Amino acid sequence: MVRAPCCEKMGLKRGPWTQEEDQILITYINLYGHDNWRALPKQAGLLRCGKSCRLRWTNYLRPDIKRGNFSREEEDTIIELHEILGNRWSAIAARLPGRTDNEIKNVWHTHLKKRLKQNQASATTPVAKQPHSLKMQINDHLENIETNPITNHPNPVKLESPQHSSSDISSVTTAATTMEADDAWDNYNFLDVDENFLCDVLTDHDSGAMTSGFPAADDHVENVYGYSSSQPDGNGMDFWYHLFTTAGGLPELPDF
DNA sequence: AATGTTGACAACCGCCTTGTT
DNA sequence: GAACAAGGCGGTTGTCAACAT
Repeated sequence: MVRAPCCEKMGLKRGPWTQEEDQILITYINLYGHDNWRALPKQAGLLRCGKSCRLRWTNYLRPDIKRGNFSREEEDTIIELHEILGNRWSAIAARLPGRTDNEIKNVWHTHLKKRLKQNQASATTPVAKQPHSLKMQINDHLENIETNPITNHPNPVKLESPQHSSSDISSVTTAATTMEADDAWDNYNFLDVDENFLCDVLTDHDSGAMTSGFPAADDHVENVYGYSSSQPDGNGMDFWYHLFTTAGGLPELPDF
């Protein structure tokens, strides 16, 4: 595959944006939207490449961006999510309304890494060890699956209703009562669910994708585990319901 | 006051993924 | 299925202001 150049550098401006350029971009997007970033600068009369316009808009000019310093709560959230998600800045940003991945990345490198080091040096209840740590909750959750013979069920939960909503899942607090082996799931090993995968699930859950069949996580299941999450009854919710119910319910999520 | 250093953050680069033809 | 275009993402760099010497 031949990569197209990121931008045609000849004659195009780089570096910091001027107020005038910002205004042109804002006005254009407000009028016509941004269906085609590559064509946008030409149509708007900007001497920038489409990529530069997109970044400027998404990282700075978007009306829903929250400017200003990060609150302590936001910083704590970033630290927790980083424990789980690693450098997946966009995934972290998805949980912080009004904050961009770029902004979070910068805050991480300039503030939070330093703060973590200080915490570790002082050895006083570092954030990673706080009781509400999501990572700890997930670990507890997985340990529970391994150690609890009641919830460590090799077979999926068979739900009484074929239709499950996101509220079904979020309201699960105990193991399902009815379990039934299903050939389609016989080889499924729940313990194979790794942390990253679970994080994907949680991310999807939080972003509302729960109700649309978890497309990204569905693919993950199919690729990694060889199962279509639509099995056995064609409803993608089953896999997730199974995931949560066999584990005894979702850990309580922190209030992001 | 001049110079050097550091921190913050905007912007860019290049790779990867996805959608289209 | 291959080729390509475009968007998304994470890593990195460039710039500038604040602070220290």
